[in-house]
Amino acid sequence: MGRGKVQLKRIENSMNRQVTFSKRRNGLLKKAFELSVLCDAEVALVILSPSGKTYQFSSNDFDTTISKYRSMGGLPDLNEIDARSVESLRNEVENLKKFAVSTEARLKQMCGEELASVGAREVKQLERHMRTGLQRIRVQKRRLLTDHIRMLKKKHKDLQDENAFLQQRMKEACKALEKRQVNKPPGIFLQDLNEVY
Amino acid sequence: MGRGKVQLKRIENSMNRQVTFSKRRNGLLKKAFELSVLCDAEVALVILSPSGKTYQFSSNDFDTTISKYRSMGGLPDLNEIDARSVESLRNEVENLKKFAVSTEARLKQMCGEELASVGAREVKQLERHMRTGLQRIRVQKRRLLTDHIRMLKKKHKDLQDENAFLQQRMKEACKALEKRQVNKPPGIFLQDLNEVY
DNA sequence: AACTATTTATAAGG
DNA sequence: TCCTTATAAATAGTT
Repeated sequence: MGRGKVQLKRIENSMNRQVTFSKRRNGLLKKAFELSVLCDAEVALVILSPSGKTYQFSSNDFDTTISKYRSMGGLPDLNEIDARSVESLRNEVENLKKFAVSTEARLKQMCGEELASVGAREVKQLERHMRTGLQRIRVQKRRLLTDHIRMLKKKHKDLQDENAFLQQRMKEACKALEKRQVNKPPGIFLQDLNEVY
Repeated sequence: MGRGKVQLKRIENSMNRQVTFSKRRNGLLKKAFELSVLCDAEVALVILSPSGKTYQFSSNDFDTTISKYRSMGGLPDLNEIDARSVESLRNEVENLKKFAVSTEARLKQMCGEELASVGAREVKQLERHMRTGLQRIRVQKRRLLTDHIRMLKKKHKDLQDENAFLQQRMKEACKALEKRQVNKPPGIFLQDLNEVY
């Protein structure tokens, strides 16, 4: 439809290609629109120019049409999958929040805060919980303390042993030194000590 | 382009509409194809017939083209939005879980459970927290108790007052009755009482 | 961008 | 759905 027939292949002349793109793009958009109006059809059309511009027509909401197309074509609808996972995440967040709120409230109660709204029965129960908790904590504290003490005692004993050992060695060293000092001139004290060990 | 000009509005005759749809749909698909070839453009086209059939053309991978369109068009990319919201939701879930874990651990510690891994310093601190918590809880308990007692005392006093009042009235009633019983025959006791009140 | 010769699409009818 | 044909519409090449 023009002064000459065109081959169905890429137009090499870039100027021509650009012009033809402009004309045919408008034609295509117009025809898409006409089809949707005349025949009551749903049409979604996207055109991307090689230079990076985008053109679009959709008779109805674009995404809706695409979704419909996907689901009708039996393809897995990406949007729906996303929507579902978003939904489940929201639920999870909801539940976690509830949990966090109740745990935090409990924690605060145990710290003795925000007790105004707590009734007599709950306070009693709470006190009991706290007492048992405190008892157990004290047991653990005692255990840690005794462990620590035992450890210190052991260290103490080890040090005493080492001390005794060292004193013994020291005695021996002094004896050895005394013997030699009789036969040798003085001034080699350190060397003699080194020989002993 | 045909034997008559057509109005740009829905073709009412359903037979005609069907035929026109078939023709124009093919024309549109053909032109979309031609545009993509001649001008090296990326084209994605979806047509949904009112009767539920789907027709599609895309010069390249359909989803790729749609994604490109979304990102290039600067339009809100639904997929990206979804991805972002999914990402942030995941983060939120992550944080909430961490929070829940730490709060729960704290709570268990305060109940005296799972103390094995807790060090001496922490146990000491924990005990202190528990003591202050317990103290406050006991304060609250005492307050509730005194409130309760005060309330009971007030009720008691109210009852005493009412009682006194009733006794007074009773006395008066009896006196009134005695006076009348001198002048009247017996047997109308209840009626007399009613008269008094 | 406007023009126009020509091709192409398609409405109407079978 | 396809064929035919008259005609409307689109557009290639030109200005």
